[in-house]
Amino acid sequence: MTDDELERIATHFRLLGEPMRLKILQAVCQEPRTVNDIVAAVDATQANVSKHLSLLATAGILTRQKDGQCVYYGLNDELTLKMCALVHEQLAD
Amino acid sequence: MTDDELERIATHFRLLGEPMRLKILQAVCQEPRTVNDIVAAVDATQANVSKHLSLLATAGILTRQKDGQCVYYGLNDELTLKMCALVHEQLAD
DNA sequence: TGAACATATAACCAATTAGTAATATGTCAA
DNA sequence: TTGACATATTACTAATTGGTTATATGTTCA
Repeated sequence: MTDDELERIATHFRLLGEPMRLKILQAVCQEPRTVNDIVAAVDATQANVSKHLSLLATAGILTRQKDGQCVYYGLNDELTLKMCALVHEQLAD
Repeated sequence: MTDDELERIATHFRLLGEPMRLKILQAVCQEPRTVNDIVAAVDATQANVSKHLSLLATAGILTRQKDGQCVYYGLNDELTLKMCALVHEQLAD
C-alpha cells in the first residue's frame, strides 16, 4: 500500500469523521436533496452546509446535480454506503 | 440517531483518518505486536507511535496487553476490521 | 430590468491536533 | 543496586479546520 493510497483512504475516513457531515449524509442517503432541504434537516447555517457539501462532492462521496436554481446532492458512493450500513449494523448491539 | 451516537461514530471515523494510524493498524492487523516492532514497521518516532497507540486503545480499536517490559497491541475491533476489509476490496478496482 | 430566491465563496477566528524533544516510569539482568 | 531497555507522558509548536459573517454569483419571475 503506497503512501498515496494511505493518504486517500485516510482522507475518506476523515471526511466521515465530523458529526455534521454524518448528519448531511443521513439527510441525502435515501434520495438527492436540495441544499435548502439539507440545511433545514441538519439545522445548521447555509454557508456551513454548503462548505461541507463542497468537500463531500469534491471527494466523490456526494453527487451534485443542478436543476434550475436548485442544486441536488445525493449519495452514491459505494464505499460510503457500505460503511454506513456497517455502522448501523454495529449500533444494533 | 442521537447527537451522542453521531459523535461516537464520527470519533471512530476520525481516528481512522490519519495515514500514520492506518499504517499502525496495518502493522498489527495480523497479530499483536510490541511498540518497538510497530515503531520499526511504520518508520516513525517512538513518542509519536506511542501517542497514536494510546488513542486507538482508549477508543477500543486496539487491545493492549503487557508482558514483562513489552506491551503488545492488537486489533480486535470488529467494526474496524470490516471497514479495512471494505477498503481493501474497494482498492481492487 | 429588478426583486426575490438558491447557492457558493472569501476572510476571519477559535479550537483541535500531529509531530517533536525531553523526561519520566517501569522492568529486567548482571 | 545499577545500567540498559521498553514504554508513556509532558510541554510545546505549526498546521489544519469547523463555524460565522458578509458578500458574490446565478436563476427565476413579475
